[in-house]
Amino acid sequence: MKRGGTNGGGTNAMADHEQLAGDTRERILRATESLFMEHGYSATSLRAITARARVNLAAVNYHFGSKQTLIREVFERRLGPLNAARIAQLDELEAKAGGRSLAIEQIIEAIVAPALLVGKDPLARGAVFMRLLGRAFAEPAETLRDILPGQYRQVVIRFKQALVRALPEMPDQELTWRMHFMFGTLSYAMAGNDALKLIATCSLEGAEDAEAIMHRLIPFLAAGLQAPLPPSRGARAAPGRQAA
Amino acid sequence: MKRGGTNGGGTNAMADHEQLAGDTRERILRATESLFMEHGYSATSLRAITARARVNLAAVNYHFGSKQTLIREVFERRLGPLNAARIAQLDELEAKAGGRSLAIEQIIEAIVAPALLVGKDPLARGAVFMRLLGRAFAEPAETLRDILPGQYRQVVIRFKQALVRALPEMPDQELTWRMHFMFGTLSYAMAGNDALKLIATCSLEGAEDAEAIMHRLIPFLAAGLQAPLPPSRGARAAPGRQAA
DNA sequence: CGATGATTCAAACGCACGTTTGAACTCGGC
DNA sequence: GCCGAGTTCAAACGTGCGTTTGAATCATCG
Repeated sequence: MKRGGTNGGGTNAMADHEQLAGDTRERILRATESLFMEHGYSATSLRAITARARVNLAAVNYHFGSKQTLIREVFERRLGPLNAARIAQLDELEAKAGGRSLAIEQIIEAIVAPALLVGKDPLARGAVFMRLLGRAFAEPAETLRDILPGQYRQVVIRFKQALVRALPEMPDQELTWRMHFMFGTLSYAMAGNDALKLIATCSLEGAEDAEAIMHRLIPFLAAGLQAPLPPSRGARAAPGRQAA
Repeated sequence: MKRGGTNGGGTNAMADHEQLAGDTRERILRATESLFMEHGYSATSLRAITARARVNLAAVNYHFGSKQTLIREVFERRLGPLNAARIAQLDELEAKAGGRSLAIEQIIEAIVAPALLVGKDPLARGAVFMRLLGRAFAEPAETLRDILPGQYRQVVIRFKQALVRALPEMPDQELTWRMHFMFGTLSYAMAGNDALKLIATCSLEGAEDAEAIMHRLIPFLAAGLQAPLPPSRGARAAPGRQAA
């Protein structure tokens, strides 16, 4: 009996008759990705998921234990490899560069390109996940608040290091803000047409081509990160810390 | 009897005994804003709203007809004036400039500053709404898809005009994409600490000071909009203008 | 005061939700 | 040929949802 089982995520010790079991699990995960993308987290029911996956309603609780655990696995199985690839690409770039600092464009590409790879994999339905991920940051649901920070902590730290080295003149606070802005743009761009249609007055050609979007995104972000500093706002009249 | 009434939104013809009635309506609207911000659209129930507003459960359906109409009013009453103010500020800038084209920074400020004004009004609880609005673009709920495009169409058209004039060299497609990126950054920045905390490794000081954020945002966005063009992607081996 | 219309209220409606249950299948190994 | 673990299934559980209802309350005015 499996019944429940907040089994931690790994479950590598699967018997060789995993074909059917794995099939059900996988179908549930894919249906969940699709439906989360279409309707968001809170608005997607287990009944909708199991209907799309053509699986019994109880299968979710049997294989994942709860809806919450299912959600966690949906994000972790994609986000883990994606963020690992980002860090790997940055490591490789820095190794090649020796001691020299990287170009801003290279650093940004190390964030964007791995997402692009995942998004292009038709087998993994990565494009669906990328659009879902863009939405996830705006979801205030508690479940996601547990998952995302843990998945992103290392990536943020690592890229901040690289950017500090590439932009030695930039005050730390300013750089942190600009990284925040950058992730916002990325998140929005990944959410794709859906958010886009909300304000678009005319359809954008090439909206499907993730690679084209990346090559439009990189110069935009690189210029933003390197923008001239704003007039210092700390010096109002007294050296107050930052208060309004 | 009022009972139901998709009364269109205006309802200016309110008798002088509006004190209590208006109080209930207003309390519901404010509670809805707060709860949407905290938990998102789908996860906020009428029971939670009426509990926070300290109002009877049936009051929502009495005053607004349905949850859907309530949501629509929450957005329209704030978004209408906000976007009108944005267009007005842009009109004024262009009138002052005579025939000369505006600076990118001025155009961006005409988008951001009115949001700031709304956000600073403590009476209107504008800050709550601004954060909610940042989230709204990522909500795939059908209700919002009906509301937001209508509210933003004019603003997008108007600012595109101004940006085309300020950046005559920029291809139309490229400019449209960059506007898309810009709205993404804005949306994310407005959502504020909530989205920020998801990836932040350390707390950002000054996160509460919307004006400080604006003055960090404008140079970032202005530089992004004016970034060098990416290598043209139609021609692969052609003499791309800006290659890595 | 008593009539009138607007508003509030407690209670209930039917429905969809996440989860649980226990029986029915599947299938390799004894 | 059946045992038992793994998996699927139909049905039900209790809960909370948006909405409706009809009576109670309130303010206004003839």
